[in-house]
Amino acid sequence: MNETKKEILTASLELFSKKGYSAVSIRDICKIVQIKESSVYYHFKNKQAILEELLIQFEDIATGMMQQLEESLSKPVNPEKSNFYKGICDIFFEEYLMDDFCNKMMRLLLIEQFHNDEVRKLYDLWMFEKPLDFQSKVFSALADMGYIKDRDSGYLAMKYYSPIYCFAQRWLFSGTLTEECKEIFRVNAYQHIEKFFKEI
Amino acid sequence: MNETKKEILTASLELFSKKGYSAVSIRDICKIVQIKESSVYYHFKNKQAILEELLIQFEDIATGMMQQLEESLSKPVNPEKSNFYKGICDIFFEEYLMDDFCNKMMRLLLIEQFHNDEVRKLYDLWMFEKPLDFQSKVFSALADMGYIKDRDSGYLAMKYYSPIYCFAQRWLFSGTLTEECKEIFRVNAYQHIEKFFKEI
DNA sequence: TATTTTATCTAACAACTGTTAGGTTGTCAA
DNA sequence: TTGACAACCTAACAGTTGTTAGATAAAATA
Repeated sequence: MNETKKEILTASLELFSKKGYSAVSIRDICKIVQIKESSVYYHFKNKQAILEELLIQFEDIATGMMQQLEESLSKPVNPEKSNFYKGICDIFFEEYLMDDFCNKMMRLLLIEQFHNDEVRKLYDLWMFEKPLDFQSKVFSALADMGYIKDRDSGYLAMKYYSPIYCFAQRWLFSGTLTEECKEIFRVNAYQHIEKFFKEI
Repeated sequence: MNETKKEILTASLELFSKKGYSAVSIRDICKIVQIKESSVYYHFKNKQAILEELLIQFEDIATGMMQQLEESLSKPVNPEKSNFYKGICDIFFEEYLMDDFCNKMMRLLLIEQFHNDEVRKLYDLWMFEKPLDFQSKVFSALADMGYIKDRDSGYLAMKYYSPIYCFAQRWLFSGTLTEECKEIFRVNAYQHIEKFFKEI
């Protein structure tokens, strides 16, 4: 992809995720990329097309992350209960919730879901459905291995995931994603996970 | 308060909570209220002042709801574990999360928090801090009464509240708040609460 | 009755919006 | 050398934006 096109996408995401799609003008984007407004229309059909390209990119990355998770689930390195899970957490946290691009995209989806039905579906899919589905599989696998007794994996997934979602909302999706915010999230999330795995 | 002023606020909230503050024009609001643009400026200093009045109204109502909760905590009607809690849930669910005004306001706060620091603080206060603080008090009270053993009320509050927050996000804050959405939320939330109180 | 106040209006402003037509370069294959 | 194409530009368009000045009419007050 063209270098300028990449820069337009990066600048757009930066602004969209902070101000929301409609509050950002083509000229705002151009000020960052240092090109004239008309040049944007060489790379994109219109403003909406920038957003759509970002959505496609996000879906690609998110799909890849999910595949990565599925793979690491099928071949567990350390079969100890919580360590088995450590690797999975790291992928989901570091390469998804705290990844710069994904994080901004999720913030963008969160803002735009209210007046864009396609975006709402994407947000629900990648923030609730997919993670919960995957967690269910994890707990089913753990039950099969005999590590846990409770076999209601859907309920377990909900109990496990919802605090993480809340922590993400509080520390990762509001404001700028600083190292400090990330650390607060990690501390809270891993504390929760440790307690959770002791209890089940 | 003036009837027209009320209508402006109602129409503004309706639009703001769906499209976001910046995507709504004064003329959009006027189309609903059926007045001319200039008339808005008789009631409000500027567009921002409409948002600020909404924020103040929300804080008043939310504060009132919290007081109501505190009161119902200090005089429990039915001392049975989960029934004791039933009344508190009803207030929080029906008069806060699912109340028409509050629900729209929370959606508005959720959208606007990313580029407005005052709004971010409000959202965090009324969606995380206050509810979690209150839940902590509830579990402390239950522990004092001898109904539960676990005395880490902060941790309990998090475990209790985070699924409810997730359900609210999924079913109450996205799209229009229909009776169907409310019912899905209620089913999920009460199911969670019942299981939760059996476990502790 | 005369005067002030309240609530609305018409009409316009300057700035900003997404978008387009058409011109200007530099690069590369024929 | 010529022509094609990519990547940018200038300049403008028609519409929308928040906001204001000043007029109008009804109601309240003196």
